[in-house]
Amino acid sequence: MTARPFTPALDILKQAKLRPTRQRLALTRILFGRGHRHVSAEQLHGEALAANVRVSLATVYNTLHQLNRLSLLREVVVEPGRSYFDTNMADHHHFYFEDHARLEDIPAERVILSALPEPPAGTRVRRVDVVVRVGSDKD
Amino acid sequence: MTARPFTPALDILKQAKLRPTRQRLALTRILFGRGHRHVSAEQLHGEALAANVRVSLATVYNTLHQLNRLSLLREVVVEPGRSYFDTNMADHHHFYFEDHARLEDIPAERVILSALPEPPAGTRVRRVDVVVRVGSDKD
DNA sequence: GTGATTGCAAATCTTTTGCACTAAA
DNA sequence: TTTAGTGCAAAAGATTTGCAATCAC
Repeated sequence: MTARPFTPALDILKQAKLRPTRQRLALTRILFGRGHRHVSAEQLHGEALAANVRVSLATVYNTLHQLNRLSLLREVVVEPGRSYFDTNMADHHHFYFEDHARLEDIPAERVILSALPEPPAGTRVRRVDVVVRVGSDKD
Repeated sequence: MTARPFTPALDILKQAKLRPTRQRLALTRILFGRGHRHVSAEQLHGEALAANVRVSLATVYNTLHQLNRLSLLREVVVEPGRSYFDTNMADHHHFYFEDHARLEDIPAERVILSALPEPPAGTRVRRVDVVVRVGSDKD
């Protein structure tokens, strides 16, 4: 039993055809090593440094954008001036805690969109984002 | 007939208890004078200057945030690094044209959310945003 | 008058870029 | 080797801030 629950970072990068450099390996491990995450670039950079991995912020951005482009990650925009990157690529939505600037997944099946408009002529739907913005009870 | 279709800027500001300064009057007129708008701060500033209204960008931001706080406006975040302000406060949603960085309203009745999760304990739902991201057909 | 509002310029914050250096294949 | 990847520091954008000057009441 006890099969390895996550794809090793090396395999992820190989499949993505990205060179498994020391930095990318470390970042990939942090991102995909332990369940799903919502991180900002700054956060990820901080975690890497905390784990004694020397990486520049520029490389963190490069890596995040590469993973995003390859659909291993998705960028979630809920706040002006800061992006979050979500490692959960399954169809799902988000709670956004405005008071704490924190995201939390809502499984796809808990949101039922029983009607959506046709996309305007010449366009197709790339994604439908549902963000449930929540805040403290008392105000 | 031909009743005035929009609330005059002066009345809007009075109701909001904001001093009707020259700048605020002009911005309010641009924002609410002719149907609903989706504008960035930079855009609004440009339109004001084009209309020969001397306003600083700082004042544009001040005013937008004041109107947002007073619920005369709502900030829509769909893209990292730029905010849009939507003068339509009716319940509705948005198309976002990724290729043109443009927003378009979707009337509330065209999106049916027939299931939504309970907000986590201690929180209440402030808003539910649905963004349908569309792009060109051909790619 | 006097307190709110404004403008300006500087500061801040996130993200991007240019380019010389380093490392994977 | 050869070319992708990295780090650094500078640049770019959007937004915010501090404070003296100005305006509405």
